[in-house]
Amino acid sequence: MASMAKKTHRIERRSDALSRERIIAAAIEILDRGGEGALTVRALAAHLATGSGAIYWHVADKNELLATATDDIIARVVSEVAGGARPREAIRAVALGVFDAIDAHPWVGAQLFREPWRPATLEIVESVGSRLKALGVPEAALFDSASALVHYILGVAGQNAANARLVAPGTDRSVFLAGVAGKWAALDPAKYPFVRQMATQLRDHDDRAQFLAGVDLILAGIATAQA
Amino acid sequence: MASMAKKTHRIERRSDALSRERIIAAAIEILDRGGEGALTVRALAAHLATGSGAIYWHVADKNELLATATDDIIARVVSEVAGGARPREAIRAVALGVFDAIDAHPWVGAQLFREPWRPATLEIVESVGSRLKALGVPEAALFDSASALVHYILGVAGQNAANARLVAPGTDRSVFLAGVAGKWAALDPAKYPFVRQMATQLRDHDDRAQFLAGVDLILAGIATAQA
DNA sequence: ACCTGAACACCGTTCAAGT
DNA sequence: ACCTGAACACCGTTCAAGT
Repeated sequence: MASMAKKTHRIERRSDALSRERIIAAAIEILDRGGEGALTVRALAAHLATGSGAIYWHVADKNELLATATDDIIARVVSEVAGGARPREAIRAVALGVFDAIDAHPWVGAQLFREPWRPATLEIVESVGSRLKALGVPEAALFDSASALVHYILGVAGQNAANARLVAPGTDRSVFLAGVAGKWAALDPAKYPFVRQMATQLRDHDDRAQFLAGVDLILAGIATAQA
Repeated sequence: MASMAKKTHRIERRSDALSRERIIAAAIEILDRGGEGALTVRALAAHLATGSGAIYWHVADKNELLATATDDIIARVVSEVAGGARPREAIRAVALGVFDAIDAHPWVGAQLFREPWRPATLEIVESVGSRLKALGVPEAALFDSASALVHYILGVAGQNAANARLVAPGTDRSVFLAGVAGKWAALDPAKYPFVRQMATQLRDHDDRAQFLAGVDLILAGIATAQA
């Protein structure tokens, strides 16, 4: 290359130069450490040792930042599900993957409800839907079946995200659930007999196992429509 | 009354005096008209012809305002379900009631994920759970069954709430869904074959009927666990 | 091309001062 | 007891000015 003669070293970027990727990685770090409220453009700029305006050279706005960060995390989850897995197991794996991702990155839970044409949503719908098809769900029932399963997964994700917002970042889910159980147990038995009755189970239950039980319940319902 | 003698008219409050109830009613009006973004303390104060500080005399903060407004709307929905209805029909009626409430007040959808000890959540869990019990779901399966059903209902509510945020307030859901269908149809067939295939159905489908189909699917799954 | 950081137009909330 | 509205401590975003 002719230009090499001019100077011995290439005009290289600072190794810590800003980039879309670095900004998103930093955003994820801040979100994981401090929760949704901790991600401000100023905090992000400080973390990257730059001015707040610099962020806007690489990403359109804060919304895009959150959406892209979510896409990154969900893409990782979905791609990690073994391609060779049997359809039913693959669906369970995707569902659990999303569940665990929200446990690790609670702020993702709220983001999953944003624009349904973004990769995060598409990946989940595609991976669940294609497996339902492989499972032999008839064409006519596919859309409703996939919709039910995905909305259930999103519902749990949203609830866990919201719950995480109510405690200090990093707090175990079971601590929060025990607190809710206490409040449920103290309710008026005349007004909320069922909720009160569930309080004990809420305290002791494994909510991850319960989540999977819900997936199985919906899969069972889908199967009855086939028979 | 002795004090009546002092003055002919009682020292009565201005008929438009502030009250918790009036503030919440005004908040609901603003939220319905302009969406979540329109509710600011300043806008609320202006609407009530008062200072912003006056709001804080009656409610603790904006969060309480949104939570109470949500409780009001959900309580209305649940109480409107006929007490004499057969359990299965009652569950469907509650689910549809929540669905329609979010259609009328999209901002409610996001609020349903907040504190699970608030009336809004309790009313839904209680009304669904007690009906599942009446339906003969065994004790051991009750908690998982109610959890699955409620999380599905909340998932759809959250999605519809988020969708509504993406269009001008008052826009019909079908207009938005047609837009999503267009974006889904344009996806890479190699990457998203299933989603693409669903695009046509997304454009033409009745999402309210689909929501109910999901409820039925889960009820069918719950029934299989009983047999 | 990329970065800086002051400035702008907002927020929710507080609180001294009024009635 | 209830209300006022300026003030405070924040936001996200823009943009002239720098390199």
